[in-house]
Amino acid sequence: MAAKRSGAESKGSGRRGASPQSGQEPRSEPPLSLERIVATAVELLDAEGVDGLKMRRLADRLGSGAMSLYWHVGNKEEVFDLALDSVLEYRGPPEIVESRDWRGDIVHLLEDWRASMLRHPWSASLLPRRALGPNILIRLELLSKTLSGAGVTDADLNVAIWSLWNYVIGATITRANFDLSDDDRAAAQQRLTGLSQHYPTIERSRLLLDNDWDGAFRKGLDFLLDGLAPRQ
Amino acid sequence: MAAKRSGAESKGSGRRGASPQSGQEPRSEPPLSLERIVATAVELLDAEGVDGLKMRRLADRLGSGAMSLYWHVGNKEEVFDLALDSVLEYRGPPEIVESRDWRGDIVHLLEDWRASMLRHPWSASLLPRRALGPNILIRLELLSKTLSGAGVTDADLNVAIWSLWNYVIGATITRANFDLSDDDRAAAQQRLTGLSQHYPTIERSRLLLDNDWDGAFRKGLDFLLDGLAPRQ
DNA sequence: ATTGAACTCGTACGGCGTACGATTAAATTG
DNA sequence: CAATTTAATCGTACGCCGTACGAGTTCAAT
Repeated sequence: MAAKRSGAESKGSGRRGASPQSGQEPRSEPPLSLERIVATAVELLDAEGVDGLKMRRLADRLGSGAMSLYWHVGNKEEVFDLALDSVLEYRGPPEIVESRDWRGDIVHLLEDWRASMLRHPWSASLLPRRALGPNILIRLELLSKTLSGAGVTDADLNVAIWSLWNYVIGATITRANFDLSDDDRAAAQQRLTGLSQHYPTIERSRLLLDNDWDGAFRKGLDFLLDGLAPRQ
Repeated sequence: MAAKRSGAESKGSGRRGASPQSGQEPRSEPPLSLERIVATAVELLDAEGVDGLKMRRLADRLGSGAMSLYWHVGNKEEVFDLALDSVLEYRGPPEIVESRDWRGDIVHLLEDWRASMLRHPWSASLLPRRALGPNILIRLELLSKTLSGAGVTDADLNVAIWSLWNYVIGATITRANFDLSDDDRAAAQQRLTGLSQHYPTIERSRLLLDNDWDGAFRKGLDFLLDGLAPRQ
């Protein structure tokens, strides 16, 4: 029964490297490892999108056979889970000082979260349908604590967190996908203009042409925070 | 629509049993049509989820061969587009009266939108990555007009619309996916409780156990609307 | 009776995830 | 040292998938 190595990662198992002497190997790829697989999967996802991640292609990039991956990984879904989690890792602020400016802290946390996902546009769509990994839980915990410390009552806390979650997820998924299809944007606007008598208001406000995603995210977030914790 | 024509010459060797619909055949499927294909695709999606929609299975349900679908439809993606659009159709309020209560109107519009998508849990995830169809544009136009009439300035209009869009999309995608995996929820909570020293705040607020999705949606929406158009 | 457009569908192809077992390299044991 | 056990790799094969291709069928208009 080959017990596949699971989650626990042991560092420092560094045998194997002791044989570069045998010069016949034209190319000695480093050995397969979970870390290498996940890192390469992220690269491949970044380059080719969700549909571009195939086990064979991943193996190609790793210089291995396709089936070798299954020693380290249960199945393809697990590759997605691991890649997603690795991308959401939070390198928090180096100094955890008690900030006076809780709003600024929250805005920073959420903008960083969004930026992390936009750096890997496949990640946002994946996040809501997979179980919550540790890295995203860390972010939620920090968010929770900050809100709580800012005076949001326990009764409102969950609503506040989910509202911010919804906002960030919705904004990032939308942005990531619109980003990928500029032509579609243009086509949609074309269609819209042609039918301006049907949609006069959104045509007037040029809703689909507004390119200031970052600014809109920030402004909308400010509105939401105003509602969640009005400054008295 | 799409006229597909490929040169078909008759060679004339007509043998192949089982042809006529004359009396003896009990099966009398109605002929294929776009509407029937789309309606059946929605049924299949509702029953089996996004991954359950296969061209062969769809054809089975329609009592046709798989390739027959391609006369009416360009490819599988188009089936998704059509199914999505059909599900988002807006049966607006029968009377378009000028309501005094613009907030109530907006809440109703958004709750109806969310409900429509939750009735077909595959739809929310699909919406952001496909081009905007007419039905969703109608909803956006109505939303736009109502907000504008409520006093939201043109400068804030796009931000307001996208904020509400983000909120609804994020909330519905999250709800739809969490809904599908109750076991995962329990498992996540289990894991969370086990690690409560790492996530004390979200553990205390029982974030993942809060089941009042509808209430949370409504409350968060109220907060957001408070921020967007504060009642003075 | 003939035609041609509208429609249906059987077959085939390449690509996918992955089960299975053979194979090899490394570590451990005697 | 040899023998054996374990960790890791990978070739082959299977069953599905979307769909290209082109032949077959129906039917209204001639």
